[in-house]
Amino acid sequence: MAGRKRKMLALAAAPEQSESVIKHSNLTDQKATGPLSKLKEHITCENAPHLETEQSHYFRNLPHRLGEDFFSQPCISLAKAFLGKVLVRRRADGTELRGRIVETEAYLGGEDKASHSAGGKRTERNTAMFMKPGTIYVYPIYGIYLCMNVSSEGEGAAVLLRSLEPLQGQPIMRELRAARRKEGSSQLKDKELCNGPSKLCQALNIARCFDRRDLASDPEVWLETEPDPSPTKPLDIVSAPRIGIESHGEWAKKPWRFYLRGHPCVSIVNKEAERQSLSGNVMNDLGPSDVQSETGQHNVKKT
DNA sequence: GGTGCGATCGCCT
DNA sequence: GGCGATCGCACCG
Repeated sequence: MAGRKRKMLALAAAPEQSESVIKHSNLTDQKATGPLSKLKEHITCENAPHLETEQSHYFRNLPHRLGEDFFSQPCISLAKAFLGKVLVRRRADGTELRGRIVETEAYLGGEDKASHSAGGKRTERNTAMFMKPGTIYVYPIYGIYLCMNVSSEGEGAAVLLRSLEPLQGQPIMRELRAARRKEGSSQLKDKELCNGPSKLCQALNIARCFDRRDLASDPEVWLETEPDPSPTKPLDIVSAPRIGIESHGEWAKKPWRFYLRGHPCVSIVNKEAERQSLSGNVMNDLGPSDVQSETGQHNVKKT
């Protein structure tokens, strides 16, 4: 459909951005001339010099910020531990965007063929996966989107953040997201702002330049526990096969996607997985080999 | 509501 | 030169 094609192009080219994304980025190659390169001209990364002077301020006022200890755990364990935690993005103007993590995926590296670091393969792109736990790994996908991961314990292991529940700054998130959508599109509902790995990067203005930064110490992005978590209600976690890796055979079947059951912001609900991991039983839902991989870090036993 | 499809370009072989 | 951890839109029921 030619008309439709034109619309798709227009969408991808949508340049009247927000201040979103990408200066200081590896994406800033000069020869690029497509829609994305046009997009890049309008966007900047916010790691401005003034942040250094304000840094101590952040730490004084962040009693709930999670530090290095939290990230130093095996990949699957960390992927589940992320659920319910709050990702915070502080913008250059001081406004803060907050979202509760409701969906993650574990990529163990090593024998995990679906991981960018499969076989211990280390490249310029995936270097962050091999850095200390808590290091952010941002990579571009399909030419036009970004995904955000956080490295965990284990060589080359990282957790992909897939969905957030917007808690603070929804109007700004909506603005950032709208920048890439067709003019005149219906307004996004709150639950649609961050319900996908690239959507959350857009909504929180996570740019490529966040790659290799430390979630435990960075002044512009960090993780918090909820100030007032409900102590009586344990999280009901569903484990399901990961999304979009069908070509990786048996590795595609590993139930290493984790999400909060019934949460409206989850990107894709897997009813079969929900039937299998009945309520209250989900924390032990890993098969024997997976449990081993959890204790033996990324040393996954083949089934 | 669900499904099918094509955009786009960095990365890797 | 081929592929991809996605997305938004059009279409259908």
